[in-house]
Amino acid sequence: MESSHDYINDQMLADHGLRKTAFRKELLSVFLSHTGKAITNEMIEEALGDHDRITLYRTLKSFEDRGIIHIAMDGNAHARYALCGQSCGADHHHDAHAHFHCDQCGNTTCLEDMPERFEKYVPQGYQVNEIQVTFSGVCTQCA
Amino acid sequence: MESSHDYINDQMLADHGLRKTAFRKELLSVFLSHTGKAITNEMIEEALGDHDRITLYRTLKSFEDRGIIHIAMDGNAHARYALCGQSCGADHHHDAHAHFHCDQCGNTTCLEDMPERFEKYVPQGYQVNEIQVTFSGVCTQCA
DNA sequence: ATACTTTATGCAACAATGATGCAAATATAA
DNA sequence: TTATATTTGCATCATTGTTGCATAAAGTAT
Repeated sequence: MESSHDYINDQMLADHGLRKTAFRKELLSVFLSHTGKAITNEMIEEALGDHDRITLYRTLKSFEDRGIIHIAMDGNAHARYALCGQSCGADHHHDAHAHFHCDQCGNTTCLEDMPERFEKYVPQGYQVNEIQVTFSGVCTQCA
Repeated sequence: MESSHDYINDQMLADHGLRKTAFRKELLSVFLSHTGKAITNEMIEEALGDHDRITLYRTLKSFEDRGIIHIAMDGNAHARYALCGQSCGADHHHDAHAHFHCDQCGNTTCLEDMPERFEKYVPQGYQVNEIQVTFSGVCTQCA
Protein backbone atom coordinates (compact mmCIF):
# COMPACT_ATOMS: atom_id res chain seq x y z
CA MET A 1 0.00 0.00 0.00
CA GLU A 2 2.34 2.73 -1.22
CA SER A 3 1.25 6.30 -1.30
CA SER A 4 2.62 9.58 -2.58
CA HIS A 5 2.68 10.84 0.97
CA ASP A 6 5.10 8.20 2.13
CA TYR A 7 8.10 10.47 2.41
CA ILE A 8 6.22 13.20 4.22
CA ASN A 9 4.69 10.60 6.49
CA ASP A 10 8.01 9.13 7.52
CA GLN A 11 9.43 12.55 8.12
CA MET A 12 6.50 13.69 10.24
CA LEU A 13 6.43 10.60 12.36
CA ALA A 14 10.16 10.82 12.93
CA ASP A 15 9.93 14.52 13.75
CA HIS A 16 7.40 13.80 16.44
CA GLY A 17 9.17 10.82 17.89
CA LEU A 18 6.76 8.16 16.75
CA ARG A 19 7.62 4.79 15.24
CA LYS A 20 6.73 4.39 11.59
CA THR A 21 4.03 1.80 11.42
CA ALA A 22 1.73 0.97 8.55
CA PHE A 23 -1.32 2.14 10.40
CA ARG A 24 0.12 5.50 11.37
CA LYS A 25 1.20 6.18 7.81
CA GLU A 26 -2.27 5.41 6.55
CA LEU A 27 -3.90 7.63 9.11
CA LEU A 28 -1.45 10.41 8.37
CA SER A 29 -2.27 10.07 4.68
CA VAL A 30 -5.92 10.57 5.47
CA PHE A 31 -5.08 13.80 7.25
CA LEU A 32 -2.75 14.95 4.50
CA SER A 33 -5.50 14.45 1.96
CA HIS A 34 -7.74 16.69 4.06
CA THR A 35 -5.35 19.52 4.75
CA GLY A 36 -7.19 22.60 5.92
CA LYS A 37 -10.21 20.61 7.03
CA ALA A 38 -11.11 19.30 10.43
CA ILE A 39 -12.51 15.81 9.93
CA THR A 40 -14.73 13.64 12.07
CA ASN A 41 -13.98 10.20 13.37
CA GLU A 42 -16.60 8.93 10.99
CA MET A 43 -14.90 10.44 7.97
CA ILE A 44 -11.60 8.97 9.06
CA GLU A 45 -13.05 5.50 9.50
CA GLU A 46 -14.58 5.65 6.06
CA ALA A 47 -11.33 6.76 4.46
CA LEU A 48 -9.34 4.07 6.24
CA GLY A 49 -11.42 1.15 5.06
CA ASP A 50 -10.82 -1.99 7.06
CA HIS A 51 -9.18 -1.21 10.36
CA ASP A 52 -9.32 -1.61 14.10
CA ARG A 53 -11.46 0.91 15.93
CA ILE A 54 -9.39 0.89 19.09
CA THR A 55 -6.11 1.29 17.29
CA LEU A 56 -7.52 4.32 15.54
CA TYR A 57 -8.67 5.76 18.80
CA ARG A 58 -5.27 5.26 20.38
CA THR A 59 -3.38 6.53 17.38
CA LEU A 60 -5.46 9.69 17.32
CA LYS A 61 -4.57 10.20 20.93
CA SER A 62 -0.85 9.72 20.35
CA PHE A 63 -0.99 12.04 17.35
CA GLU A 64 -2.57 14.64 19.55
CA ASP A 65 -0.09 14.09 22.35
CA ARG A 66 2.81 14.55 19.95
CA GLY A 67 1.39 17.64 18.35
CA ILE A 68 0.60 16.19 14.93
CA ILE A 69 -3.10 16.89 15.11
CA HIS A 70 -5.37 18.95 17.28
CA ILE A 71 -8.96 18.63 18.32
CA ALA A 72 -11.46 21.07 16.91
CA MET A 73 -15.06 21.55 17.95
CA ASP A 74 -17.84 21.83 15.44
CA GLY A 75 -20.06 23.66 17.89
CA ASN A 76 -22.15 20.58 18.48
CA ALA A 77 -20.06 18.73 21.01
CA HIS A 78 -18.66 16.47 18.35
CA ALA A 79 -14.91 16.15 18.15
CA ARG A 80 -13.07 16.74 14.93
CA TYR A 81 -9.42 16.34 14.18
CA ALA A 82 -7.13 18.42 12.02
CA LEU A 83 -3.46 18.59 11.19
CA CYS A 84 -1.50 21.01 13.28
CA GLY A 85 0.63 23.75 11.84
CA GLN A 86 4.42 23.66 11.98
CA SER A 87 4.69 25.10 15.43
CA CYS A 88 3.04 22.27 17.33
CA GLY A 89 5.14 19.84 19.28
CA ALA A 90 4.93 17.27 22.03
CA ASP A 91 5.11 19.79 24.86
CA HIS A 92 2.75 22.39 23.55
CA HIS A 93 0.28 22.94 20.79
CA HIS A 94 0.22 26.13 18.84
CA ASP A 95 -1.76 28.43 21.05
CA ALA A 96 -4.59 29.46 18.78
CA HIS A 97 -6.80 27.20 16.71
CA ALA A 98 -9.62 28.80 14.81
CA HIS A 99 -12.17 26.90 12.79
CA PHE A 100 -15.27 27.63 10.80
CA HIS A 101 -18.10 25.12 10.83
CA CYS A 102 -20.77 25.35 8.17
CA ASP A 103 -24.17 24.30 9.47
CA GLN A 104 -25.36 23.47 5.98
CA CYS A 105 -22.66 21.38 4.34
CA GLY A 106 -21.16 20.29 7.65
CA ASN A 107 -17.59 21.13 6.67
CA THR A 108 -15.21 22.41 9.27
CA THR A 109 -12.42 24.54 7.85
CA CYS A 110 -9.21 25.60 9.55
CA LEU A 111 -8.64 29.34 9.72
CA GLU A 112 -4.94 29.28 10.37
CA ASP A 113 -4.30 32.93 9.81
CA MET A 114 -6.20 34.55 12.65
CA PRO A 115 -4.33 37.82 13.04
CA GLU A 116 -5.25 38.62 16.64
CA ARG A 117 -4.15 37.31 19.93
CA PHE A 118 -7.31 36.76 21.88
CA GLU A 119 -5.83 36.12 25.28
CA LYS A 120 -5.64 39.81 25.98
CA TYR A 121 -9.40 39.74 26.47
CA VAL A 122 -9.17 37.30 29.33
CA PRO A 123 -9.52 38.85 32.80
CA GLN A 124 -6.36 39.50 34.81
CA GLY A 125 -4.83 36.59 36.62
CA TYR A 126 -5.71 33.86 34.19
CA GLN A 127 -2.83 32.12 32.47
CA VAL A 128 -3.84 31.17 28.95
CA ASN A 129 -2.13 28.21 27.34
CA GLU A 130 -4.45 27.41 24.49
CA ILE A 131 -7.28 29.04 22.62
CA GLN A 132 -9.97 27.40 20.58
CA VAL A 133 -12.18 29.57 18.46
CA THR A 134 -15.06 28.03 16.60
CA PHE A 135 -17.24 30.07 14.31
CA SER A 136 -20.38 28.52 12.92
CA GLY A 137 -22.74 29.67 10.25
CA VAL A 138 -22.81 29.36 6.49
CA CYS A 139 -19.71 29.00 4.38
CA THR A 140 -18.89 30.73 1.12
CA GLN A 141 -19.95 27.83 -1.07
CA CYS A 142 -23.33 27.33 0.61
CA ALA A 143 -24.25 31.02 0.74
CA MET B 1 -39.14 19.79 47.09
CA GLU B 2 -39.43 23.56 47.25
CA SER B 3 -36.53 25.78 46.44
CA SER B 4 -35.74 29.47 46.57
CA HIS B 5 -35.40 29.43 42.83
CA ASP B 6 -38.97 28.41 42.25
CA TYR B 7 -40.22 31.77 41.09
CA ILE B 8 -37.29 32.35 38.76
CA ASN B 9 -37.71 28.83 37.48
CA ASP B 10 -41.35 29.26 36.59
CA GLN B 11 -40.63 32.55 34.94
CA MET B 12 -37.77 31.22 32.87
CA LEU B 13 -39.64 28.17 31.69
CA ALA B 14 -42.63 30.28 30.75
CA ASP B 15 -40.43 32.81 28.97
CA HIS B 16 -38.98 30.08 26.82
CA GLY B 17 -42.26 28.36 26.10
CA LEU B 18 -41.67 25.25 28.15
CA ARG B 19 -44.17 23.57 30.45
CA LYS B 20 -43.36 23.76 34.14
CA THR B 21 -42.58 20.26 35.25
CA ALA B 22 -40.90 19.12 38.43
CA PHE B 23 -37.90 17.77 36.61
CA ARG B 24 -37.27 20.91 34.61
CA LYS B 25 -37.45 23.05 37.72
CA GLU B 26 -34.94 20.86 39.48
CA LEU B 27 -32.57 20.94 36.56
CA LEU B 28 -32.94 24.68 36.28
CA SER B 29 -32.14 24.99 39.97
CA VAL B 30 -28.92 23.10 39.40
CA PHE B 31 -27.96 25.58 36.72
CA LEU B 32 -28.99 28.56 38.84
CA SER B 33 -26.77 27.33 41.65
CA HIS B 34 -23.85 27.21 39.22
CA THR B 35 -24.29 30.57 37.55
CA GLY B 36 -21.15 31.63 35.76
CA LYS B 37 -19.89 28.06 35.50
CA ALA B 38 -20.18 25.57 32.70
CA ILE B 39 -20.94 22.22 34.26
CA THR B 40 -20.53 18.68 33.01
CA ASN B 41 -23.19 16.06 32.65
CA GLU B 42 -21.54 14.26 35.53
CA MET B 43 -21.84 17.25 37.85
CA ILE B 44 -25.47 17.65 36.92
CA GLU B 45 -26.27 14.02 37.59
CA GLU B 46 -24.63 14.23 40.98
CA ALA B 47 -26.54 17.36 41.91
CA LEU B 48 -29.83 15.90 40.78
CA GLY B 49 -29.66 12.79 42.89
CA ASP B 50 -32.10 10.11 41.79
CA HIS B 51 -33.30 10.73 38.27
CA ASP B 52 -33.74 9.29 34.84
CA ARG B 53 -30.74 9.53 32.56
CA ILE B 54 -32.73 9.82 29.35
CA THR B 55 -35.04 12.47 30.70
CA LEU B 56 -32.03 14.52 31.65
CA TYR B 57 -30.54 14.06 28.25
CA ARG B 58 -33.75 15.16 26.58
CA THR B 59 -34.32 18.05 28.92
CA LEU B 60 -30.84 19.36 28.29
CA LYS B 61 -31.59 19.26 24.61
CA SER B 62 -34.87 21.13 24.97
CA PHE B 63 -33.18 23.71 27.19
CA GLU B 64 -30.60 24.21 24.51
CA ASP B 65 -33.20 24.40 21.75
CA ARG B 66 -35.12 27.05 23.65
CA GLY B 67 -32.08 29.11 24.46
CA ILE B 68 -31.94 28.50 28.20
CA ILE B 69 -28.53 26.91 28.18
CA HIS B 70 -25.70 26.62 25.72
CA ILE B 71 -23.01 24.07 25.15
CA ALA B 72 -19.46 24.97 26.03
CA MET B 73 -16.32 23.05 25.22
CA ASP B 74 -13.65 22.40 27.77
CA GLY B 75 -11.03 21.88 25.10
CA ASN B 76 -11.10 18.12 25.61
CA ALA B 77 -14.08 17.13 23.52
CA HIS B 78 -16.28 16.90 26.57
CA ALA B 79 -19.51 18.82 26.52
CA ARG B 80 -20.40 21.21 29.28
CA TYR B 81 -23.55 23.18 29.78
CA ALA B 82 -24.09 26.69 31.05
CA LEU B 83 -26.93 29.13 31.48
CA CYS B 84 -27.35 31.53 28.62
CA GLY B 85 -27.43 35.27 29.06
CA GLN B 86 -30.60 37.29 28.60
CA SER B 87 -30.32 37.61 24.88
CA CYS B 88 -30.73 33.94 24.01
CA GLY B 89 -34.02 32.69 22.64
CA ALA B 90 -35.51 29.80 20.72
CA ASP B 91 -34.49 31.06 17.29
CA HIS B 92 -30.98 32.14 18.05
CA HIS B 93 -28.41 31.95 20.76
CA HIS B 94 -26.40 34.94 21.75
CA ASP B 95 -23.68 35.00 19.18
CA ALA B 96 -20.58 34.87 21.32
CA HIS B 97 -19.83 32.44 24.11
CA ALA B 98 -16.46 32.63 25.75
CA HIS B 99 -15.24 30.27 28.44
CA PHE B 100 -12.12 29.65 30.40
CA HIS B 101 -11.20 26.10 31.33
CA CYS B 102 -8.65 25.52 34.06
CA ASP B 103 -6.54 22.44 33.39
CA GLN B 104 -5.74 22.10 37.07
CA CYS B 105 -8.99 22.44 38.98
CA GLY B 106 -11.11 21.51 35.99
CA ASN B 107 -13.49 24.42 36.36
CA THR B 108 -14.96 26.04 33.30
CA THR B 109 -15.94 29.65 33.83
CA CYS B 110 -18.13 31.79 31.63
CA LEU B 111 -16.54 34.99 30.39
CA GLU B 112 -19.69 36.82 29.48
CA ASP B 113 -18.13 40.20 29.00
CA MET B 114 -15.86 39.64 26.05
CA PRO B 115 -15.53 43.12 24.63
CA GLU B 116 -14.68 42.13 21.07
CA ARG B 117 -16.60 40.79 18.17
CA PHE B 118 -14.39 38.17 16.64
CA GLU B 119 -16.28 37.58 13.43
CA LYS B 120 -14.40 40.36 11.72
CA TYR B 121 -11.44 38.02 11.53
CA VAL B 122 -13.30 35.49 9.44
CA PRO B 123 -12.47 35.58 5.72
CA GLN B 124 -14.87 37.31 3.34
CA GLY B 125 -17.96 35.41 2.30
CA TYR B 126 -18.53 33.45 5.45
CA GLN B 127 -21.71 34.19 7.34
CA VAL B 128 -21.09 33.86 11.08
CA ASN B 129 -24.03 32.95 13.28
CA GLU B 130 -22.31 31.82 16.42
CA ILE B 131 -18.90 32.02 18.01
CA GLN B 132 -17.43 29.78 20.64
CA VAL B 133 -14.20 30.81 22.26
CA THR B 134 -12.54 28.49 24.72
CA PHE B 135 -9.41 29.49 26.55
CA SER B 136 -7.59 26.91 28.57
CA GLY B 137 -4.77 27.22 31.03
CA VAL B 138 -4.56 27.99 34.73
CA CYS B 139 -7.14 30.04 36.56
CA THR B 140 -6.59 32.75 39.13
CA GLN B 141 -7.16 30.50 42.11
CA CYS B 142 -4.80 27.76 40.96
CA ALA B 143 -1.99 30.09 39.89
C1' DA C 1 21.42 -10.99 9.74
C1' DT C 2 20.27 -12.26 14.79
C1' DA C 3 18.74 -11.80 19.11
C1' DC C 4 16.89 -8.60 22.35
C1' DT C 5 14.08 -4.73 24.10
C1' DT C 6 10.51 -1.71 23.56
C1' DT C 7 6.44 -0.22 21.51
C1' DA C 8 2.23 -0.96 18.77
C1' DT C 9 -1.50 -3.69 17.28
C1' DG C 10 -5.73 -6.41 17.46
C1' DC C 11 -9.04 -8.59 20.18
C1' DA C 12 -12.17 -9.26 24.16
C1' DA C 13 -14.64 -7.13 27.35
C1' DC C 14 -16.71 -3.42 29.57
C1' DA C 15 -18.28 1.57 30.70
C1' DA C 16 -20.33 5.69 29.30
C1' DT C 17 -23.06 8.23 26.33
C1' DG C 18 -26.45 9.16 22.51
C1' DA C 19 -30.77 7.91 20.56
C1' DT C 20 -35.71 5.93 19.61
C1' DG C 21 -40.37 3.81 20.59
C1' DC C 22 -44.05 3.49 23.59
C1' DA C 23 -47.33 3.33 27.52
C1' DA C 24 -48.38 5.85 31.61
C1' DA C 25 -48.38 10.27 33.90
C1' DT C 26 -48.72 15.16 33.88
C1' DA C 27 -49.49 20.01 32.32
C1' DT C 28 -52.23 23.10 29.86
C1' DA C 29 -56.39 24.77 27.53
C1' DA C 30 -61.23 24.55 26.77
C1' DT D 1 -63.41 18.61 34.87
C1' DT D 2 -62.61 16.87 30.75
C1' DA D 3 -60.01 16.66 26.54
C1' DT D 4 -55.62 17.32 24.17
C1' DA D 5 -50.90 17.69 23.80
C1' DT D 6 -46.61 17.14 25.98
C1' DT D 7 -43.46 14.94 29.16
C1' DT D 8 -41.72 11.29 31.73
C1' DG D 9 -39.78 6.79 32.74
C1' DC D 10 -38.61 2.46 31.07
C1' DA D 11 -36.83 -0.91 27.69
C1' DT D 12 -33.85 -1.31 24.19
C1' DC D 13 -30.32 -0.52 21.05
C1' DA D 14 -26.32 2.09 18.74
C1' DT D 15 -22.17 4.54 19.17
C1' DT D 16 -18.18 5.91 21.36
C1' DG D 17 -14.51 5.89 25.04
C1' DT D 18 -11.45 2.91 27.83
C1' DT D 19 -8.56 -0.91 29.79
C1' DG D 20 -5.96 -5.40 29.93
C1' DC D 21 -3.41 -8.60 27.62
C1' DA D 22 -1.25 -11.73 24.21
C1' DT D 23 0.77 -11.33 19.76
C1' DA D 24 3.21 -8.82 16.26
C1' DA D 25 6.17 -5.47 14.69
C1' DA D 26 9.75 -1.68 15.07
C1' DG D 27 13.95 -0.10 16.75
C1' DT D 28 18.63 -1.27 18.80
C1' DA D 29 22.67 -3.61 19.85
C1' DT D 30 25.54 -7.64 18.86
